[in-house]
Amino acid sequence: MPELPEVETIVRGLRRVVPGRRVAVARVLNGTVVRGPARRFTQAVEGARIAGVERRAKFIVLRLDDGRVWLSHLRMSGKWLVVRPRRVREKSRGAGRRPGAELPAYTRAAFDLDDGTRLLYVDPRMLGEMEVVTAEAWRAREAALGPEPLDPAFTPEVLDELLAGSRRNVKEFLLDQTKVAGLGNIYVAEALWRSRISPRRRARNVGPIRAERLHRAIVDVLDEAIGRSGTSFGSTYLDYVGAEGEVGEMYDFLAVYDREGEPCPRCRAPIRRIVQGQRSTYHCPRCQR
DNA sequence: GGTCCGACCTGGCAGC
DNA sequence: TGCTGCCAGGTCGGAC
Repeated sequence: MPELPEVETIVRGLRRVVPGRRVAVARVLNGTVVRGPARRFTQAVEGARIAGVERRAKFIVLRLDDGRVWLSHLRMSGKWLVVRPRRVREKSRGAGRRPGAELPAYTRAAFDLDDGTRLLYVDPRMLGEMEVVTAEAWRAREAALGPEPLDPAFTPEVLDELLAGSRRNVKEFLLDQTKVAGLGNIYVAEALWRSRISPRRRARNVGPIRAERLHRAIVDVLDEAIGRSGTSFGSTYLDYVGAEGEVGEMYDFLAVYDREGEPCPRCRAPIRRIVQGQRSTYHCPRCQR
């Protein structure tokens, strides 16, 4: 679910409440959402003070003041929710004695901060993962990721060079986090549509002119999606919401993703869904070449 | 080293 | 109405 804009929206929400706060109590309700033993994880975060919150690719990076790094990856259905102190007290009162009864469905971990704020990690599919690592370990992991698409160092020339080295199709290439970090199925489809590039085109055949268009499209669609707080599908609790429960508004502005059969907003040909790398790809067969 | 594919886990939904 | 099978926004590890 969450791609760069959704993770960025959650990080901005967390940044409003988390920096400077200490984790008073950590509870892991389902061990599969932490890497390694749950007990080891709760011991690692309890008592730790959070110095800052950042995003790298689709990782939420909580910097602890002793230099360690608390990483969270949401995968398909993970989300972080902030519950303000007053709401925590109300929920706890109403919950009676049953532990965890005050928590929303599919809450996999809960963290009480020293000011009474509660952070909830909610993940119906339980594919998300979090862990605490050393600064060196995080640097090594981070080094394997591709450039950040919204970083000034990510230029059309850089993208062109990366594309030229790959025989894969451009759609699957852009999903590879070691090539360009943070893109997922939705925004790759949109960026390829905006730049009129077929998802089937081989990466090395994109060339510098199309690469420049693609670069512009990637930056524009990500900027726009962040401005609209990401994409929510308006379906269920599987859906993405921001840290304060806000719904992303980008869905109404998607041109091709999840629009099979609808007319292309540019040429009116029906949008087609194909499968690439076991994933759905939406594109306009007429104006994407 | 690059690429491809299955597995991970669960809920939603279409089709029967 | 209830069951079955497919699909889902991501990533990793193993095989080639």
